[in-house]
Amino acid sequence: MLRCSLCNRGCIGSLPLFKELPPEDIHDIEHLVVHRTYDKGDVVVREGDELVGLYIVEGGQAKVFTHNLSGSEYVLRLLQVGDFYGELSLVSSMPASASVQALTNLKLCCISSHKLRQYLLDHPAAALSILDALAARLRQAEKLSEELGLLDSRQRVAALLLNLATRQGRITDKGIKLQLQLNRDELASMVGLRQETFSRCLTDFRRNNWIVSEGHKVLYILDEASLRGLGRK
Amino acid sequence: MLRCSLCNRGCIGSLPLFKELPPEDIHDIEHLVVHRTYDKGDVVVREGDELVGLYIVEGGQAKVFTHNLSGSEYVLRLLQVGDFYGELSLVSSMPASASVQALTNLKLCCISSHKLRQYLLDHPAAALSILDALAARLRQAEKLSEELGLLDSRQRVAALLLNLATRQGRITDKGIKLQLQLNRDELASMVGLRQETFSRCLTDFRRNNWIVSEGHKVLYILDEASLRGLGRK
DNA sequence: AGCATTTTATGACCTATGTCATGAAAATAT
DNA sequence: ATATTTTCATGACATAGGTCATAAAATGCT
Repeated sequence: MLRCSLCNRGCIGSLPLFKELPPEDIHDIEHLVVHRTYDKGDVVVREGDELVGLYIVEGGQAKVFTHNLSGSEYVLRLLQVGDFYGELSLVSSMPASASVQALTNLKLCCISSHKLRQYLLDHPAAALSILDALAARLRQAEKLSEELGLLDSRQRVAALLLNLATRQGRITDKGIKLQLQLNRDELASMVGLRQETFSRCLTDFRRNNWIVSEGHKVLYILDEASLRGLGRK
Repeated sequence: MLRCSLCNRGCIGSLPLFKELPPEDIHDIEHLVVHRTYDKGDVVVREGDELVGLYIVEGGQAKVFTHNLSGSEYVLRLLQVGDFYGELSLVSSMPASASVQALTNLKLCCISSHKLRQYLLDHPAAALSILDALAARLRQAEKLSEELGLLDSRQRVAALLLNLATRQGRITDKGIKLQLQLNRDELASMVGLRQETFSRCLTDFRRNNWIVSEGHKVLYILDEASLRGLGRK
């Protein structure tokens, strides 16, 4: 966990959260942030910690998760470049409701709630950017609840794969390539299923030639349309 | 659906969303809003409609819901005094992802996205208020997904009752009184269950003397601790 | 008040998904 | 490369919750 030595300029401007801002605003905010790097596996935030600011991912991936009472892990979401985590309730700081762990080497940029609050008061356009990003996340969270309430296991697995595909899929000649950073257990927890059920769904998709695996961590989507079709019947 | 004739001043200042604002800001925003009243059952927003602004509840209750493919209703959330809908329209006008229907006589205050956006640029403190409110909703939405993923039916029903209790319960000598505005089907959909399962859970709670019903629409929570305890084992 | 309609409760049954156990495959360490 | 560990897949089985049918209770209407 070090001060970021690489990033002495320009990184903030590349984040979706701030990319609409005029250059002078970006310059201002760069003075407020602290850059940190983490190694794969490092715990960034532990559930219950007092959260003092906002973390924005500049590079790498992380998972946000909690533990249920019987100890098993529940992955709430993945953080990728441009995603953020932390205390947006700029009013009172609250204990973190989930932990964050680096899935790869990770570069974060951190802003204390206090400084961010002041900054947003002075730069209303930035506040609107964040508002937009929050609204988008909210919609996504509500969509997930809807899915968990309405869809069966195959539909949920399909929805998750498609979601991962849009967020991190790379189009190759073999199909849409997903480089998975989570194991089956963690992926299953994201859609409220058990590893075994998740695994059976993947097997089913494989038999249909909708997907194909390459080892445990790489998966190609061959037939996006069929996966998408599952959600609609 | 009429212009609000009652409300010629002061209503905005009473909304949580704006209550932190200095009086002159409140005065400014009151010029931007249009007040509307609806009767019980009126549809305020239909899924797919172009959303043109933000709706804030000044009085009454409404439900936000979608339909799944087999036509059954899924209630995403309840709107009560101070709650709002349409935050996504702040970005760009988008088709509504859910419908909104009045559960009681309803009073809304509506602000067009365009005007609100301009207003927020001029009044950054208001933008921060909205940011806080959105952050709170996001936490709630994530908590719901977690619950749907981890809890069994009794735990989910208990969680829903407790949630309703904090939002709209009135403490009486008989217990915490819940005046339900939704039927079992709609309540069940909120936690991803079927009416029958929901009903069986209530029966179970009744047998344990944790709750008691008075007709279909009134319910008293007698033993909050036991309901709360369900979620933790 | 009385009748019709809607909502809720409950039994019987069924199925999807969870649970447990095990072997195979892949990943990781030596 | 080989050994060790972890992850994944799959069968057998159990069960929570869904489905369907029906009756009772509330609610609403005239």
